[in-house]
Amino acid sequence: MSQQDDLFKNIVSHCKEYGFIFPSSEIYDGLGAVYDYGPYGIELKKNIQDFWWKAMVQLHENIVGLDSAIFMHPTTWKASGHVDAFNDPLIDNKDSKKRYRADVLIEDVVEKYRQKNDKEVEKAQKRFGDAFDEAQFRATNPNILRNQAKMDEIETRFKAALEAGDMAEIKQIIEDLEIACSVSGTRNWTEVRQFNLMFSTQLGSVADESSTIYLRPETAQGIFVNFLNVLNTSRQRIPFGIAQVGKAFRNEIVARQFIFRTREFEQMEMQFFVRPGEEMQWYNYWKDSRMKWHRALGFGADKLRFHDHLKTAHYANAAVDIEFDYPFGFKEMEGIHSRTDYDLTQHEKHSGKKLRYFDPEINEHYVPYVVETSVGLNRTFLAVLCNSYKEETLENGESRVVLALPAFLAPIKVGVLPLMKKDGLPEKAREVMSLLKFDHQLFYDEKDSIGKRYRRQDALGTPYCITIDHQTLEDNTVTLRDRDTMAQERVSIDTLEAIVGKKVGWKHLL
RNA sequence: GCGGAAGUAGCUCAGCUGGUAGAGCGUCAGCCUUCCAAGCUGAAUGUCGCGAGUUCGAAUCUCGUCUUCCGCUCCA
Repeated sequence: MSQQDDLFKNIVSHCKEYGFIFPSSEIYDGLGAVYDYGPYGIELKKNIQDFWWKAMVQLHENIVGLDSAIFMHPTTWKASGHVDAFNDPLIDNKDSKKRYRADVLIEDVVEKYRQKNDKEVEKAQKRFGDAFDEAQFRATNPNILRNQAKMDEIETRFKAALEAGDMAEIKQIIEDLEIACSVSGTRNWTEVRQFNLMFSTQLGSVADESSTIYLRPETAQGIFVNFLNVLNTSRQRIPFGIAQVGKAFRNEIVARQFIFRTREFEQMEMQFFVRPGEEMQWYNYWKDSRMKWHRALGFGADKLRFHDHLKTAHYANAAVDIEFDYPFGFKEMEGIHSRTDYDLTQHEKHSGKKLRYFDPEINEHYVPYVVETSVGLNRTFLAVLCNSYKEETLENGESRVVLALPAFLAPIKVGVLPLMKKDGLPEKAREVMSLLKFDHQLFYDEKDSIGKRYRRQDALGTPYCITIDHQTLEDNTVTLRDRDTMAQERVSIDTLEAIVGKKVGWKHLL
């Protein structure tokens, strides 16, 4: 574990030292869990984003793009459920110092009653055998009815308290239910405090005329509210998808682990609209398709896994995560959800607009079902970094730090290096630059020994270096050095465009 | 929010019982050099996280505060 910690520390240091990621506002001591992307970080992030966009939009005739605003009408978040669900009432046990979600504590009690009832049903089933009618049993058994009444009472009371925002009442419920902390075993609780995970701000500059609006906590809703606009203008027919990359904001209680969990983050989302009843087939399709995409980023099979959600969110009927094996363990990188017609139906209710599709094949109107793929750009960035950062020991005993990035993701594609900065070699190198610079991000370097320059490019993840030497002046050939094998081949300058273009392309990956 | 650890150059860190701020690597300039962090010369870079206190004198002692990391808590 400590070795993993060290590795992760080194990756974080490497990010800062080589211009990938800086702590935000660092001259003012930084801002907690906010990061800026430096010269090479932005290139890498952009390349990951482009690769996603191409894989989704460019390679699918039936997926179109969108860039919706971060600010949205406040009712959006009522409709989506975020105003309710993103408000967590928290409570601390004073003895164990453990913090709990008050709603989870209360729901655990409800769950216990539910389990009791299930046991009753099980027992009865054994007793009655095939003749057993579960529905009838549940409707008549006095034990079950008593428990059910208890559950209903708790839930009704809790719901009312939540809606009224009555934190004192929620604490009272916890006390009345005699809930104890599982660690200390005591019932010595603090007051219940409300945490809103959405950032709010004012729209309108005059305070009393302004209204509270939220920074979007997910990009998905921008897609749903534009469903009709896109449908009416893109000539798409179901099944089709809308893709979007953008920032989202969540006021996490704890933001940790470098760029893994931050309060401001970037999502790459695609909402795929399908005929009701066909959602599971598409859910499975996207599960496979998205896993292939992650594999194309160079992640080995052992680094990725699916993690099924046992308990799905309020909007979904199936959910799975694609997890990556970060130095701090397997963690979610992407979520794939079957969101049913929840979102569109909610927006219908709140907006009064019909969000339907007329399906000419079956001659029916319906609210489409939605399969969502939502991947964290920053999390993917971190995974790519963790996967490619290597501290190698070479045959001669020296060590080198190399970012073994897939070539198509590398911030710099080619380092152009004159062997020496005299004899016309720099001039010749500039010629090579002008040949390649329209297609690729290049880096010119003539300082220090050639070995040192190679190592500098290794640390940035540059997959290829072109070295111009004296022979170049004679026969117009250069050496092309491979980052991973450190092997060199001599090629003609005339063939460079084709060779490099092929090596850093992504055509063969998907 | 709780507990633990840490904040000194771009990075990694040293700096004793208080006495003018250091190393390695990196960066920059020059010399040398015909392919994997070579060598030589020179240079830049620090309110020692911040603020108070003790003291003739604080990177060092005391208190406060901020930030980061680890664990807990939370996580659509």
